[in-house]
Amino acid sequence: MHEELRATGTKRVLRSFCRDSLKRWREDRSSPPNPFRSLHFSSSTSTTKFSPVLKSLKKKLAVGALPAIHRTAKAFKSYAETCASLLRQCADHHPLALGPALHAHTIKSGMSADRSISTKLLTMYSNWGWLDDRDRVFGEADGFDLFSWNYMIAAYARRGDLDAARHLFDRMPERNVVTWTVMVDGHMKCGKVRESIEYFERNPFRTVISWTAMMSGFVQNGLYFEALVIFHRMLESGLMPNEVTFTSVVRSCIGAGEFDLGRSIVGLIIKTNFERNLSVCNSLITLYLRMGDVDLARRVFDEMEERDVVSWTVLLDVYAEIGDLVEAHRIFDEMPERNEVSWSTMIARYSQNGEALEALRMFYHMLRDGYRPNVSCFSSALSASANLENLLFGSNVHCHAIKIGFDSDVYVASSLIDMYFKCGKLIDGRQLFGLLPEKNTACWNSMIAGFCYNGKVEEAEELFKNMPAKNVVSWNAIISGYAQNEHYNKVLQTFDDMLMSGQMPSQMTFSSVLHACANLPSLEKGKNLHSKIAKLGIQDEVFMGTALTDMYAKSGDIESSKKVFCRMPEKNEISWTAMIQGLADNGFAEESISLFEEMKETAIVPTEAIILSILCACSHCGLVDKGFHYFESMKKVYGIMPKEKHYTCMVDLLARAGHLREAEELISKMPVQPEANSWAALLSACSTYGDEEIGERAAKKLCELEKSNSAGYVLLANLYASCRRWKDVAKVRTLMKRTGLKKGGGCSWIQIRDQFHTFFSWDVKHQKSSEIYGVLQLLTSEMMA
DNA sequence: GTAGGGTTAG
Repeated sequence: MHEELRATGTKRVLRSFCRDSLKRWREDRSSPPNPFRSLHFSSSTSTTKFSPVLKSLKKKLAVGALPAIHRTAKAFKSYAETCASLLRQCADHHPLALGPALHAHTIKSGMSADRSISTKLLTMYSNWGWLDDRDRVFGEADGFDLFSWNYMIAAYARRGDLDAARHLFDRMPERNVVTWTVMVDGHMKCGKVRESIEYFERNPFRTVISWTAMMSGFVQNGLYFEALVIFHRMLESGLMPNEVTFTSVVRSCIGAGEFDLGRSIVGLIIKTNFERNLSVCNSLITLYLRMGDVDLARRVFDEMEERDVVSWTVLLDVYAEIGDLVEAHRIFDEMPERNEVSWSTMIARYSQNGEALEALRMFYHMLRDGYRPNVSCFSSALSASANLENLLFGSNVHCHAIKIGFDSDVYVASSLIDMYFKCGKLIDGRQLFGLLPEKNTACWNSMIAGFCYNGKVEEAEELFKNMPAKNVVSWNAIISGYAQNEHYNKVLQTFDDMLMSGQMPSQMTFSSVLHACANLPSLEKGKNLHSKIAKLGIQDEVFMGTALTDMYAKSGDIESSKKVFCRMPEKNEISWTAMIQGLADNGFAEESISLFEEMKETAIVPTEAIILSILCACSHCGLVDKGFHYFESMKKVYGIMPKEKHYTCMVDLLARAGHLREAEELISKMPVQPEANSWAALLSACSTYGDEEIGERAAKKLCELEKSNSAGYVLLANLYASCRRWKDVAKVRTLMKRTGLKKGGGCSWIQIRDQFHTFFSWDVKHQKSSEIYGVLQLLTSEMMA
């Protein structure tokens, strides 16, 4: 029959049509329908490209052509068989007028109840996404076979309509292993793990596929150990794993962090001769990538007999993971075929590694090449725009998200909120949040973080109180928000609330709380946290070790700081910055400089922040030549352009050493806008050295730059005082009073239990003030005696 | 000659 069909024009047209477009249709079917597609990719869209073919087909296959087909078909042995075969052809391709015409024809000729016809109609409408028609066919015909029942259940389960699937499951006359497996898989994909386990245990027939479905279901729900238990039970039941089982179990080992078990699985894979299988090799490359073994990953890739887009994508990620984006990009350029995951990997990795512009460039290249960005691409591109604080890029990406219909996706939405807040567009962010049809915790978290970022702590607090469900990220958002906005007491208070609520803190939480401790006179709290972190066994992790180093250094306990720093088995540039800066701030400038020299021996490249610390250290020690040496090497050796802060440090260095004229010259010559602090440093040194002329000029500049800051007036008054020009001192003081400026008083404090007691000079506000002064008097008189 | 399980990013 197929030979004869091939002779007809119908088949020939269908085939030529199919050859060019089948690949594209398949790609289209795998992604959700996109009403804006033709608008968006007008140059490369399949609809436009193939529309002439489609038109000619429509002409040939229109309802009017039916009598011709009728005549051809009549020649065949079974008329119904021919119709079924034609319907199957239609099912494999894009919606054609022929399909519904044939459907109508089978109804008229009473063939629609024929099982082979109704089954084909079912698959055809289902493939086309004409779900109402499919359901009508299923509802109207009876006597469907087990295949069709399973087909329908799978279709409902795939769409997440578990009620409909369960309804059919309960009604169907018989079930087989496929029926049960569909139910297991469907429930797992919707996160209904408990129900899924029930179906699995009730299933009287189990094959490798049922076990594998169960395993991958657990994996999809992050239950890696449960997946491994299933694998164990399967081996015990005497069944042999196949290549799909192996990819799933390797994934479970990665998720559970069971790399030793992973190695044994590799042994089993080799014994059962699956080591040449494409997907198995792909998952092995991932295993070695997560184990950090680049060489082994590369070897598996090199020895593969065939490679697909997944193999190449994993390989490029092997290099991206270790930060070698140049090699990753080289592989990306070299790979024979790319898909949206390959693009999304590159975009995400560029964005994560701080190369925001490159991430956005890739995003636009992806669009240019006609690929359809997925949710992950949008998140990364938006996060890149947010990091650049570039509203133009951000809103452009937003437009693309709207065109594709992703703007209401909760993940894209939370990235959008984040982007608008980072660009300072609070109203847009809030409006976007308000209009979301559904919000998840991530969206709420983005709002909280956004308000904190813009210093609107009260708004963030309000949202945090009212959100329907909190996770560890929500707690971290509000806690780090308080820390960023210097509400350090609130940090400690909220951290206690978090523990009380039963929420387990993460490294991020500890980092914020340690930061608060570093800025509060509360070494006790910090030590307390240190012991908590040690108990959790995470004290030597880079992130924690760095936060602890910083906390101890800022609290003045430089010995503990050094101890933590030296213990860390792995240090990154931030760890080194914390220690170098800690030493410099605590007056150990020489030690700070020698640690910097030590760091240069490692693979760590000096950053802006580290060099700033070193310049400060030099300035505090009066090491003018050394300071200039480092300042010069910034540009020449490390290719870093000095920023305002570096220049201020250099001004301070010169001024403190008494080179006031050179310092003033440096300010006037710097290629960046000098900060107020540069003038303040100069003015301060002028009062030390009693240089009225330069001092007055500096004071004028300082007051111009910072009208509402009293520092300029105070420093000028100090300068006049050092020159005994008391009249001028009084003049400045009066001027300050007239402009309403007040000098912030210096204060000291002590902590008794959980309370801080703050004292200003001649302070009588403390409730036990009279007792305190009494004791003070007693002590002084005793000392005098 | 049709239905069920998988690998890559975040």
